[in-house]
Amino acid sequence: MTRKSGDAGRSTIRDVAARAGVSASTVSRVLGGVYPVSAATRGRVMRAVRELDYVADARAKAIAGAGTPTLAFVLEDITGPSFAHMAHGVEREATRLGHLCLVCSTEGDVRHELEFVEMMRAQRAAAVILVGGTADTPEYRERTHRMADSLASAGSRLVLCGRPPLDPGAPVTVIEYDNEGGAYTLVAHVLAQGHRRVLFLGGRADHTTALGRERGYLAAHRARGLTPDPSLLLHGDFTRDAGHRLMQQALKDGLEFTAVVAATDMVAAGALTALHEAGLTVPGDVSLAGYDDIPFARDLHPALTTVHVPYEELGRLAVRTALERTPGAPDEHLLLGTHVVVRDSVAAPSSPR
Amino acid sequence: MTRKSGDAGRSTIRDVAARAGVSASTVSRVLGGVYPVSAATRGRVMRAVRELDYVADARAKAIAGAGTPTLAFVLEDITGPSFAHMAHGVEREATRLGHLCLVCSTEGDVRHELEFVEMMRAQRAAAVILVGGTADTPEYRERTHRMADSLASAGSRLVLCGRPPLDPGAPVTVIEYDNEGGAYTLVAHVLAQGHRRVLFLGGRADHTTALGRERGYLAAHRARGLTPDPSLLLHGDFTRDAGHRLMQQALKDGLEFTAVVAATDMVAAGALTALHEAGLTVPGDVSLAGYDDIPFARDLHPALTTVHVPYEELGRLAVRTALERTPGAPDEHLLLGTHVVVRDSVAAPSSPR
DNA sequence: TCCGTCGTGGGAACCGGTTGCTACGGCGTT
DNA sequence: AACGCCGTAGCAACCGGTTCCCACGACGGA
Repeated sequence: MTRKSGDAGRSTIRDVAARAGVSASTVSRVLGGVYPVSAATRGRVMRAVRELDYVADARAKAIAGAGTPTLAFVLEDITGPSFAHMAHGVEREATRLGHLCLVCSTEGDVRHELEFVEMMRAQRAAAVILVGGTADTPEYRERTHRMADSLASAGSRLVLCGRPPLDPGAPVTVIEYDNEGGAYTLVAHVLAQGHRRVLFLGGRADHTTALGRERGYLAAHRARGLTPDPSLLLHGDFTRDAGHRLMQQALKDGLEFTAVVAATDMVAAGALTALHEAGLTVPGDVSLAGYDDIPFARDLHPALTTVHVPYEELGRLAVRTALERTPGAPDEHLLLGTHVVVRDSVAAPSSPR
Repeated sequence: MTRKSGDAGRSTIRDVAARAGVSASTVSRVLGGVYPVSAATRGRVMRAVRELDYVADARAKAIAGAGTPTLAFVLEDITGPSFAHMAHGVEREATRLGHLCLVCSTEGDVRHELEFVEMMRAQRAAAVILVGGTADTPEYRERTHRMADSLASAGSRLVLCGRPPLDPGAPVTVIEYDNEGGAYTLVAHVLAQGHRRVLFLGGRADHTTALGRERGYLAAHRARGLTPDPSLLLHGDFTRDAGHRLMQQALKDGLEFTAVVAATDMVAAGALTALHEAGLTVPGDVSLAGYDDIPFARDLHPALTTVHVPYEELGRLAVRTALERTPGAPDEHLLLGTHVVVRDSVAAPSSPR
């Protein structure tokens, strides 16, 4: 309980050994746990450890064999609520499994992503989890396949979380959630209310998450024998500002619609504000739906009808499947389901605008 | 560009050396950069590196001298928007300075906090950043002081970010933002509108962040010669659910008030919904204000008047001051300012309820 | 009493790098 | 032609641990 002071710099195992009058190996064994050491020796060693406030260097441990394994988490921006929830799931599960958790933000830059993966390989991370959609180009597949091989040959593992799968053969674990299915059900719900002109506030045109949701939007229309007006598909990014701006623009352009489906709750939030600013009521004048079911969705006014995505579960699953995987096992590809949660922002259209 | 395959396991520097027909030291020098090596040798080594897809083990590097420094970030829950923004700032600045960034969630458990700090000491992290308020007990100061000493003697540094400072003498860097001042200004603004019974939806009773804001609330009243009704001070935690529950309870209990100040935007969001559910309009029937200025505050309806806290800046500053600190320098204690951002949720009281 | 065994602790090699010191070969100079 | 210097590469020690293998002392059984 007494606070020791004046230990100049970190002390090594040999310092402890010297102070306890034993050899370094003995200290290692006392600290290691299972090797038989007499009570007297153990006592002396423990006292020296306490007096020196000694902690074994984790890096040295790691190099010599038994080290704290790490695991890395690469995402675009921890600030997005859905990313944050995934990160939370990852972190919880990782520490539960005794892993440390490195986090890297790419800020959407592919070069950063590459750099980070290389770093993680150097760190001998047990797994690298890449999070969030991207543009699904051949270049992406090639590059990511290389990462996967590179990581695999180093005994690590690449996990794609909410990101498009690679060509078969790549040593990757893929965990996706059903963007298309969720959007399909959501839009079907909106159409079932009688809406026929549904504005879609999407993400960047090549972004797989956005694309998946857009496909669901389209499919739901087709299932009803409807062909949506292409001019009702707008593209921005996944921020609330984008939603706000897009909505303002749509209103200014005099687009006709009775409902709005946003690719993201964040986008929906911005759109909602723009709607309010224009003096429109929701769902009286126009219905609105989001996607993600972030906690805030309930507190928008009206409470937002949206699609629930089990983000935290997703994160947990990502680390679990990656870490508990037996080396020879076939590559896994999980697809998590979503469900729409109906709240107050979608209603039958009143009168066409 | 060709993808090599079948490298069984990670390769060592000696493997590379063997393949290039040189010694390990030469490989190290080629990779290290500055030591003079002939072009021919360098070429052979680089080719071997490429063929083996070799990356030096960062842990071994670290132990031998030049390693990638890490920095740790300990918070309660990455899911909270303000935490997430701090985390973002920390991460950005850390990678800008060439550091890796470990993140640990304590889930509010002090034992976890201690464990994590110990781990970080083992990792020889360059700095450990503790984020977010806690109960400011003597036990807290004692415990944290010990951490600080422990870290300092290991050449690392403890940073307290939005957390109460320690007794002078503890080797700590403290970065706070002005909870009391912000709340003071905010509540003064509310009072200036004519409100006299202002409900305060606070955090846990001993939580320093909550307490600071509560002090500001109180001080603003005193400055006007008012003494607030103690029954108007409610306590929960910083979640939207707490805000929702507290507000419902207050309404059910028939508490009289014309304005509500929430300790957090999240809490305000929950409270707003409860208000709406009770058929009350904001700010017509009751005014509402929050704290934090999370992006969503703008999209509540009405847009939330709140206090802006430069969270990201806070995170960046934390790592910068910790990392760029010269060892002998005096301990720093920064206090960042806040400012209230006036939106639509606060107005003059119409009629007393 | 002698010997085998068990319980304990130490020595040294090793993990995968870095780096100080040294050795060697080729070149220019006197 | 011999000397010396410089550029380059290798050896070996070291970073801070772990762990294999062996030695030593005490104890118990024959």
